[in-house]
Amino acid sequence: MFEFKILKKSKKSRARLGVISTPHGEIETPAFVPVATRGTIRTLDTREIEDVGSQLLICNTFHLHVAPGEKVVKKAGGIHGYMDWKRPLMTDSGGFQVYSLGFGRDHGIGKVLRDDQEKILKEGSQPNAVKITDDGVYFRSPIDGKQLYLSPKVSIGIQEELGADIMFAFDECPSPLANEKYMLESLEKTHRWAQECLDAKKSKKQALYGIVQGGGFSRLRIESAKILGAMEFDGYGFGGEFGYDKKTLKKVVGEVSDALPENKPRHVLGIGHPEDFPIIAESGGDTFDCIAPTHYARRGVIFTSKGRLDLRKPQFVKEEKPLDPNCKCDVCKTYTRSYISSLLRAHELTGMKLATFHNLFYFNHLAATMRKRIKNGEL
RNA sequence: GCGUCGGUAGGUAAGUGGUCAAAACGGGUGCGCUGUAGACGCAUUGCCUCACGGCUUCGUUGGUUCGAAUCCAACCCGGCGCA
Repeated sequence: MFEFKILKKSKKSRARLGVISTPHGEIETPAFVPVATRGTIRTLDTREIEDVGSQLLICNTFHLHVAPGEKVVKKAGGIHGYMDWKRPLMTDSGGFQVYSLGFGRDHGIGKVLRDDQEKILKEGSQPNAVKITDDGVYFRSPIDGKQLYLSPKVSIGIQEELGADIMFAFDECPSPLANEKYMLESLEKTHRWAQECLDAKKSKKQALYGIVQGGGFSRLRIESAKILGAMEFDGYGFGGEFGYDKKTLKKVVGEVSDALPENKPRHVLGIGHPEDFPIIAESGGDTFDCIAPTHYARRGVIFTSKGRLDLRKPQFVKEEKPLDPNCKCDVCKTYTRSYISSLLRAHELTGMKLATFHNLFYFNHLAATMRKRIKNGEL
């Protein structure tokens, strides 16, 4: 039902060309995974998500649980039926929301910090809006403030109703500000929860990935990878922060890859700006998701072969050329920078949609290019 | 023409004798964003100054008052009603 085949291993790096087989088809790796939190890529319909070349999407257990609820989704035939998506799907476990709605919100930060910041978060501290216990996590609904609870067992139960091809273990995504002692305690919990997820899993059609944590503490990362690598997971996610520069990202993903079983697919969670693609592939990542293309598109930023462009800037209203002259997407074939920039400046939804379409096409195309480079022995 | 309501920043608009000139929204500009709390957040937005600070301004012109965006008069402009 679930299988990972390595077609070629690079002689130059840890990069590998592979195919993941799932009940909903195959994924050629390395692959970029667009983020469809609530069962949609914002502004695109399902056909358009296919048209930009997406092989696999990642949806979110926490957010789908909040609305419309897993019962509704299950009744529609799982997320596949719910959104009429025929290709493979992943569901994130809700572990990231432990951070993003907790310490991330308290400190007004994301999981990537620019500078090497002081580790101010001490063992035993709790975020304001989220309560982390030994057994699970209490959240407040972003909609009505109602109390919600996720644990390894609850998350797996929901994920089985959502029916994605690949599930993730419920973990605690630690803050990049966590000190070593906090990280140790957090890891102990994440590892225990990993086994509970395996024990709770009933579905035979769905694969389950464990999530390696450890933040910027190299030793802890490697240890986490070894502990989880010894468990019966179908693949592995790399979670949390990966340091504050690209060199550290490369080092961390590389050493975690080395510590994991070679024949299992590896998913780098939430990393994937264009410049990260080769870094992830070279250090052994097979799939990776990132909100950047969709998130930035709605703010008017597009990614091109010449770098990022902020289309809200007045200068682009005058430019009659495509977003990226080297891009083969329908948006670049049809519309000008001037048009899309004007729409974005007027807050027209179509502007956000066209930018989203292009960005995703660009990201998927970039991943395809990387596969070609591995095939040709260039990466 | 008569009546009536109004005119405050590039827009909408709060302020109705001193504590006041500009709240709020929207717009502009700049910056940020990596398992989506996010079509979002932060800064800035009369003029001069790197800054400290200084200067100007409530349709116009007068008047009342110790003091006027605020009260009065005339005029200009606009909405509405009636002819």
